[in-house]
Amino acid sequence: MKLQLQIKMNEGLFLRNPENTELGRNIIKHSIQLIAQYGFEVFTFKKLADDIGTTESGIYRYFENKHLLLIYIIAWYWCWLEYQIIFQTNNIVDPIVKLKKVIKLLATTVEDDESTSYVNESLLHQIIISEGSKAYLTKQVAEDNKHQFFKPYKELCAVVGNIILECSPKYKYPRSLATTVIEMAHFQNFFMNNLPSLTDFGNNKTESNIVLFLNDLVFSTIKNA
Amino acid sequence: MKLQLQIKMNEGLFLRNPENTELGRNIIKHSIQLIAQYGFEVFTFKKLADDIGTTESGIYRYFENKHLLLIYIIAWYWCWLEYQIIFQTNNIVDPIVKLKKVIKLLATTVEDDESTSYVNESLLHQIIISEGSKAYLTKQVAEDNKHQFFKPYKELCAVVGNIILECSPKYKYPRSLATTVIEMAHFQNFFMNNLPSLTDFGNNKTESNIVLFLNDLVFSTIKNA
DNA sequence: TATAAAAAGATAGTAACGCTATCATAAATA
DNA sequence: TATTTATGATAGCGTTACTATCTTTTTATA
Repeated sequence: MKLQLQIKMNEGLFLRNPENTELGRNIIKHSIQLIAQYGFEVFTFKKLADDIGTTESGIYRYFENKHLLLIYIIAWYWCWLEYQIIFQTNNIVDPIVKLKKVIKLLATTVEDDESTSYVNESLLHQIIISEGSKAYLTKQVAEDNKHQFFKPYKELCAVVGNIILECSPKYKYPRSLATTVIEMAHFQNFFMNNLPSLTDFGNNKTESNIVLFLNDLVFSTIKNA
Repeated sequence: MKLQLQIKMNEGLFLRNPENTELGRNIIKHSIQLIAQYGFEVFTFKKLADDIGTTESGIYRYFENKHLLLIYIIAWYWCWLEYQIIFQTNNIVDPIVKLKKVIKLLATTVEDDESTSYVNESLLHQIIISEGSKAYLTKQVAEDNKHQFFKPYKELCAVVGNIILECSPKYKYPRSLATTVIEMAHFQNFFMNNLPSLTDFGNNKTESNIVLFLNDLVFSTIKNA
């Protein structure tokens, strides 16, 4: 038996559900490859169409524009990651052990998940690091937020925030600390690999150092509450 | 007597120094206004030219493209902020008091500085919050870094990191903590105003709450070292 | 199996964007 | 006064971000 993981996405993100057709799944698969390769600014629907072997109009039948496509794949990742976190921390009683596990999941490169055939989670993780914040750092953030496009991200933050509260019920900033950990898990990774003097991991560029830094940050902070 | 603050910018950022001419200063002034108004993606050299009352070719004589213009104004801000920090923490002996002052400067909206006639620091601060990370979150980051375009940001981080070390010489991650504070000073502000459920400041949207959060974060962490 | 409905392919077109080039004119300087 | 230097004006070109239309193929269903 082989389980297929299905993630229910916000319908406002697409015109036609890409999960239901071969072309749709190709759009997701190839856009992840191309955005990881070129970066979001250089990525275009024309390039995507050529890469798939279809035409621009084919893409436009699924996604209104590349910004919504970016939000789609990023939202997908947050959903998938939340599921990973729930799954992998299930049955862990000690909230501190749980929180450590979460930090590790946030800050460590994922391998490709076999149960999602057309999504390469490893590439997606790279996209989250370099392009993740571009999903919301726009003037349309209020509009996009009304459509609930950021719900998966918010839910993930809520999950992390709640584990923080379990560890330290009196701590006053569980949500802000959650977003800090999530964002820094990615920013420190980007800095380490691209602007290493902004970090303390220049000599030994390993993700485990980021995990150590975040663990120290989080547990010092909540211990103090 | 009136002092004029002059900031020496990296010459690789421009083709012709915008500080030296009326048109150049107008480019800086109006680009700050337009980027703050439209957001960087929607901002174009055509709109900038129309706003100033010149032509596109006029702009291109100063800046190769809008990305370099963005890096220019952001780098300018980091230089200006570093100066503010050095100036305002001068003669403070206690490094803890110094660090608190720095956090406040990082997380608090600045008023327009009269000694820089064509730069509106308050608008620029808004741009840093929404567009700041777009300067380096690109595929050309290595190339741009070779040209030292991020030196002002790195220097600011170094200054903050050194004050952290003064407070706690044994703390292992002064640079990563510095970037965390700087980035979070802006991200928590963006979240508070646009996606408030990601923060703990939803009810009372004031910057002073962000300062409290960051103070707690930093001092808990370094106390623990 | 015939038939209509849905999806995909093919092609065209348009306004805006990103950028380069050229030539004329005005202002500053030698 | 001659000559750089900066600006203005206009044109042009390939690409991007779409929209529209029409045909062909695939799929569902009567």
